[in-house]
Amino acid sequence: MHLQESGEMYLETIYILSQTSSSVRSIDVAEHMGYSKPSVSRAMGILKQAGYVTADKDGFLSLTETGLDLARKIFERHMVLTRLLTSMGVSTATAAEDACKIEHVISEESFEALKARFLK
Amino acid sequence: MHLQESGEMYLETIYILSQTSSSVRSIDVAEHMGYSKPSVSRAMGILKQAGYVTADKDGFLSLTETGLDLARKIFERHMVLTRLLTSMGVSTATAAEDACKIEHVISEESFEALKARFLK
DNA sequence: AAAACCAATTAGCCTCGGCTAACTTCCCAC
DNA sequence: GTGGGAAGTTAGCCGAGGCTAATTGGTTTT
Repeated sequence: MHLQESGEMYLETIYILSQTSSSVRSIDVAEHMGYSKPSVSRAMGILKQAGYVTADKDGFLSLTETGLDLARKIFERHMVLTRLLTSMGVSTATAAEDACKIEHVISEESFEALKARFLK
Repeated sequence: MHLQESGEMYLETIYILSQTSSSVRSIDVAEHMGYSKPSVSRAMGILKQAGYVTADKDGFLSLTETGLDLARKIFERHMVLTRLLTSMGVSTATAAEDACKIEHVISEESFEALKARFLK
């Protein structure tokens, strides 16, 4: 099953939140992304069914193996693209915004080429 | 009125087709993009109403001043991004594909920074 | 003139991914 | 044990942007 851009954003958000917090709930994801609770609830349902996320009885979210792989991949793209753009003089805010869009649409091949070129 | 990614693609397609053909109809756009006639018909309606496109009595499409400006802007991004990626070793097909996605989401600021850095 | 064809449009369906309203749980405080 | 708040879910709306089927309208062909 292939994940849409929105699904990738949810995984990335869970990953980021889990870096600084021991437990991540749907509500934390909603607040971080600025989305409503039902939007996150439905998205989590889809991600669980697709095998990217699990939730324990208290609603604490975890990424599965594949979910974590994907989240890390997207997050790495985010960091690399942001650094690449800021290193070229783009403002921090714009670089982060653009990285967030590009990270979901760029191919593996192009990303690796950019990364190799700029960040050795 | 702000245009979505899909609207930008339609304008770019009309622009590209008009470079090699004296007249561009909806059906030409549909064939070039691989979309159905009704999809293009509706999109043209939106673009006309938004003031980006006009059609004469025979259905031949033209870009307005603002439509042309936007189409040229997107097309330039397409070319620059494609060249940038291919110059880094990315295959032609992948470079074109990725350029086509990135061209719609990248900010002016980031694009100009990339362009200045790579293509002097 | 009738038939065939082609371009365009209309009507209406579908998915994605937001939203609000309203309900359920559960837990905690009084 | 009753009231209130917090989290999650259910139901259903909406816009964007694809689609097919069917209609219209103008040409062209026979």
